[in-house]
Amino acid sequence: MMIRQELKSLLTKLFPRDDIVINQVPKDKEGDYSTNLALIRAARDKSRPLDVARDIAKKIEHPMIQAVTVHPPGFINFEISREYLVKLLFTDDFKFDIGSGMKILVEFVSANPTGPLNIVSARAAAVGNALVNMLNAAGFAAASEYYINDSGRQTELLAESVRQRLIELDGGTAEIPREGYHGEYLVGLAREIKSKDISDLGEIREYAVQYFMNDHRRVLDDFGVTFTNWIRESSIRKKGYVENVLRMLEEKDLVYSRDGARWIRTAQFGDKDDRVLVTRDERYTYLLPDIAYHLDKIKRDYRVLVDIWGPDHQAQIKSLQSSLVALGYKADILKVLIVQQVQLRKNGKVLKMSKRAGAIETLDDLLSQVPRDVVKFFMLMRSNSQHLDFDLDLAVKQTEENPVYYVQYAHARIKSIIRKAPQHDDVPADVTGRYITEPEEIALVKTIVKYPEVLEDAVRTYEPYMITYYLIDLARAFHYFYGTCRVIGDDQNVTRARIALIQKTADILQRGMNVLGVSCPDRM
RNA sequence: ACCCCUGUAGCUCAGCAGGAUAGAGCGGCGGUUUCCUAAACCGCAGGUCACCCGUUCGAGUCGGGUCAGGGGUACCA
Repeated sequence: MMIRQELKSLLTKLFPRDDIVINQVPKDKEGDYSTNLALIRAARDKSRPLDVARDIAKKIEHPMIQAVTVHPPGFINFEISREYLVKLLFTDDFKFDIGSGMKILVEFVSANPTGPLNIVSARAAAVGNALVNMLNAAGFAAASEYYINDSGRQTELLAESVRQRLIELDGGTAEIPREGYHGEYLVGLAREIKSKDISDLGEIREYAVQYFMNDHRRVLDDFGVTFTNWIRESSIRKKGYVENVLRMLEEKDLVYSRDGARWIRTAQFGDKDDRVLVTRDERYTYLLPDIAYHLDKIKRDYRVLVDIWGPDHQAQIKSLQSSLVALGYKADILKVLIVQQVQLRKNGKVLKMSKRAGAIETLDDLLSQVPRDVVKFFMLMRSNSQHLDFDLDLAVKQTEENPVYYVQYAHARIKSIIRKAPQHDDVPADVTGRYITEPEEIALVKTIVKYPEVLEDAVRTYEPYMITYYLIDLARAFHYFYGTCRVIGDDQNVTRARIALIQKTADILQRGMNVLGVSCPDRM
C-alpha cells in the first residue's frame, strides 16, 4: 500500500477534475506529504492561495491523517498518524503490483563476440539486471536477454584476424585487416584453435564466436548476472525472418534501390535519413537483422521491449524505432535506454583505457581487484544518463566511507541484535503504535513505508539508482535509530515492538539489495 | 555542420511531474565507546545551481540562445 497513492485518490474524490500531485515535505517542515493543489487552483481563478488552501484543508478527513496544515504560499501538508503508520508497518507486506503480469523483455550487454567484456558492459549488466528485478518486484513479468551478433561483418573480421594470428604462429607475418581485431588477446585463442587443428575460415569463425560467448557468460556469471535467454543472430537468420522482413517491407513499398543498394524509407517515420538494408555487395547491414530480431521479440508476446545500449549506439535508436513504426507498431513498444560511459578514476585522476601498463580494461580485470558487490553498487549509484566516474580508491576500501558496506552493515547489525534477542515468536508485537513513540523510531517507520513509492518511481523512470539512494537512506535511518534506542531492554512490550521494527527494516534492506543484485550478509 | 549526454559545495553526485530557507556521500576540522557490531553516531565549515534571455504568482527544474566537457553522425556493430 502506498500512502502517496491513498492521498492522491482521497483528493481526486474531492476534486475530480484536478491533476493531483503529492510531494514529500522538506525535512524541516511540518507534516509528511504535501500538495500544491491550492496554488494551482488559486492561480486558475485568481483567488488567494492561502484562502483556497484553508478551504480545501477543512474538507479533508481520513483516519490516516493526523493533521492537515496550511503553509505559505499555499501548501497543504498532511501529517500521517503514528498509529496508522505502525499498523501499516506491521500488517502490510509492502508488495504491490502495477505491472499485472505484463511481459517485458529487457535486452542488455549483447556485446559482439569479438573480444572480452569491458567496463561499460559491466554497467549495462548491472543496470539491466537491476531493471529486470525491479520490474518483477513491481508485478511485471520481465525477462532478460543477451543477443549475439554472430553473423555480420564484425565476426568475419574476427575470423580473418584470427587466421592471420594462426599464420603468425606458423612463422609467417600476420596481416590483420585494418578494421580487424588487433588485440593481443587473439593470440591465445589462435593457439587453442591451432591445437585443435582447425583451419577452415568458417570453422575458425564459429570456434571464435563460441569462445567469446562462453567467456562473456562466464564473466557475467562471476559478476552475478544471468540471463533468461541467449539468442544468436544466426538463429534468427536460419528461421528466414530476415528475408520475411525484407519482403514485408517491400510489400509496403518501404524499400527502394539506389546506387546498387537497397534502402528503407525511415526518414518518413522520424529518422534523419533513409538507411541501407542491403549493401551493394548483397550483404545485410546491422539494421535489417535487427528489425527481424525485434519482430521476433514481439512475436514472442513481449509487450514492451527495453534495450540498453551504450552511448556509441545513440544514432541507431531512430533507425530501429522508425523501422518498427513503418511496419505499423507504436513507437513506444521499444524503449531504448542509453547508459552513459564509465571512467575509472584513481588518485583523483582519470585512467586512460590503455592496454599497456596493466590498466584495467575488462570486466574481468575489474572484478579481480574490486568485489562484485562493490562494482554493482557503484554502477547503480548514478542515473543512466549520467557519465560515471568509478573511484577505484574508494571501491577498494573495505571500511569507512564505502557506501556498500554502510548499507550491508546496517543489515548485519540488525541480524546481530536479533541473534542476541530472547525469543518472542509466540507473542506478536503490538500493532497499535503504543510502543513505537521515539522520533528516531517514527523516522525509521516512515522510511520503510516509503519503499513501494520509491520502487514505483524507479520503475516509471527505468532508473535503478533510485533504489540505491533509498537503501542508503534507509540504512541511515536505522543507524540513527540505533544510536538512541536500545532494542533489547527491560520492557517486554517495547522490546517486542522494536524487534519487529528492525526485522521489517532488515527485510526491506534485503529486498532492496536483492533488486540491485548485491548481497546482504548477516554478519560482517 | 548536425544529433545525444553532462555542467549544482574542494571531489563524486541527488534534487522525482516547476513550489517552501538547494541536499547527501567523500574529503577538511572538532567531538562520541564501562551500552544490542565504532564498517556507526553527533557537530562545524563549505553554494552567484556554467552564463544570458524568456514563460510563470513562483525556475536548479520548462523554452530559446551562448560557453565548456564527453560521446556520436558507415553500404561496421
